[in-house]
Amino acid sequence: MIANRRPDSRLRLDPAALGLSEWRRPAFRRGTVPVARDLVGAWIARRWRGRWYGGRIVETEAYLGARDRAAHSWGGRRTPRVEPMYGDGGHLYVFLVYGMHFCANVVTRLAGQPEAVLLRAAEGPPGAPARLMAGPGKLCAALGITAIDSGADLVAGKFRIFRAPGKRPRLTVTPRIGIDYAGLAKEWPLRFYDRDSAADSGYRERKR
DNA sequence: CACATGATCGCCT
DNA sequence: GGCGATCATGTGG
Repeated sequence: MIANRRPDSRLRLDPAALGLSEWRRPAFRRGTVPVARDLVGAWIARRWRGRWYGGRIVETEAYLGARDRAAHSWGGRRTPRVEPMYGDGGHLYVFLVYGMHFCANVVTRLAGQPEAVLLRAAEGPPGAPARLMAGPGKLCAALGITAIDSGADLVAGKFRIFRAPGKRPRLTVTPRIGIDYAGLAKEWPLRFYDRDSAADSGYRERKR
């Protein structure tokens, strides 16, 4: 499988110049829904050859573990692929979908509680194409996130989550996308996006 | 804009 | 053996 591991050069940024401050472990260990809400407006960035690349998260989805039919950990399923979901909050869980796209999740709560937040869309720093990361697969492609990053530590490694200064985004809440197989869980209101951003994955569903 | 379809393969049953 | 936490492209209105 061919997968580019290097971030798009147009996503270069300077965390200090943007006034960003890193999330620490306790922030990730909170409830999955609060974390999913707080991740909208936060920044995800990675260090690559001494430079930072990333963007501002504008859309997320919460996946609630064993009780959530849409989650890979549904019913307590525990396989090598899903193992990072069972670890401590503040790690990445990355998987391949449809044979060609990666999806990145932020693991939440404590070890043994396999919940996570899917990063569905982000917007790059000024100058980056508006819709470069408008979708979970596109977000991973632009940042160079692949399966080998699954399990990466978001507190100590090359990937980080940052809080941004200033006002919090206005959130819209809807059911999650692409989980028609999930029974009743299909309707749960666990998708969150910044209603003032044009970079979310579901731009077609609303006119502005 | 709405909808349909193909691509492509690791993972789980 | 079947299918998916997606995306780009193509068709028609």
